[in-house]
Amino acid sequence: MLNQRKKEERQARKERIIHGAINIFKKSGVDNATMSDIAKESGFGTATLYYYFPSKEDILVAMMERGWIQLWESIEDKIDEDISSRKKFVNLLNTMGQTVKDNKTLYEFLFTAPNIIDKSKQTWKSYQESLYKSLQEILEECAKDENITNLQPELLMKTIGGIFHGIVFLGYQIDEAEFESIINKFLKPSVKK
Amino acid sequence: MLNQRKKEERQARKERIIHGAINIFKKSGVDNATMSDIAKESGFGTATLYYYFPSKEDILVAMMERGWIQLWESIEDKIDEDISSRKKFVNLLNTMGQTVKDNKTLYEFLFTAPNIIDKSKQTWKSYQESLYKSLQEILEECAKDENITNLQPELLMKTIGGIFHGIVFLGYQIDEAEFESIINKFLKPSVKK
DNA sequence: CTAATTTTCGAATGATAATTCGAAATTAAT
DNA sequence: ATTAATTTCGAATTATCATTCGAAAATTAG
Repeated sequence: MLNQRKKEERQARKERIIHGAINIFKKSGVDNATMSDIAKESGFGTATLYYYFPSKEDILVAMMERGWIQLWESIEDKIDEDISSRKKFVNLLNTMGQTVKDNKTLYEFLFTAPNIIDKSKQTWKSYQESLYKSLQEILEECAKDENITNLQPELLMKTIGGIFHGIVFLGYQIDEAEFESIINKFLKPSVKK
Repeated sequence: MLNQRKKEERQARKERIIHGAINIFKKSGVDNATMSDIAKESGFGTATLYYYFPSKEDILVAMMERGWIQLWESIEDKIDEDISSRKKFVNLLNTMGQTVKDNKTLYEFLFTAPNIIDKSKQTWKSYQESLYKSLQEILEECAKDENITNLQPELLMKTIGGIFHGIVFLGYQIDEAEFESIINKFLKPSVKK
């Protein structure tokens, strides 16, 4: 009992539920989504959801994790590409921006969830941190490469974080050129005057 | 009946309720705030709230309006000050940043409410728009004054909007110097090279 | 095939909280 | 002081879910 196939099927059903939850949130907004909506959308009876998740909150948590993993995976490969760190940085931002834009509802959660979910359940924090760290590293590499003296990494990261919020909450449209433009403002080499 | 004093008292009681609502939201978070909490906090019986507001949602709406008005009023005077438009712009941002930071809970609503409240009730939109327009104007004046050719007003406004989101949702600390620093990146005069 | 196990679900249950009721208290008007 | 209008509120009343129950399908194992 509980062989590999079984495990996988179970996992797949969980995925299906999470997916349904996202759809429902998209349709009815977060506050009005009920378990029975989610159940119907994902093709199960209401009670069945509780066979796979202990509570509604746990579905949310699973959703978060999924989102951060997805964001991480969308850039994972590109982190080790062999191009200038500046190009890489812009490229990563743009990729992430795309991912976020394509899943606004999902990321609306990711960006506000910390406020509504119990701290002890925030298991996705680790993904979030390693993502952040990677970006910081590339940024610093970039500063070194280009001999930047007056870079303010925190400020740039704040700016970027804000932009991402804007994409999700305010519907900002940002393309690669604009990302690049922002980076340029911060990273213009300061060698020759 | 319904003389001026009466009207004012009634209005004052409404204010008191809104104020109580804000406090409760701050304390218990948005989701857990109940009408009876709000009633107790503002010193009325639960049923009395319904004498002043038709529904819970209407309290929220009143709160929004209050927030936008407050934001507008916090900068209103400074808009016509006789200083360089660049200084003015930074000054306005900083003032607004302060206001927002001091009322995070309130502005957390203002910035996300569009998603949860019925469109037809979004009466505060006009304040929002005139605020935005004022900022844009000052920005353009600034560009003219300083002979900026490559200003991207939308991008800057997006950046700023994002930063404000960051202040509220991510707890960013931004001081006047940092606002200035951001503006400088966008507004460095481009005359002599 | 029969028994064990896993999975499913409609129908309770229980909790919470928005809203309404009906009457009382307060205040204003004559 | 009596009547009329305004304001207040605790106690119902509803409505809405999240969660649990108990039993039934469906699947797997022997």
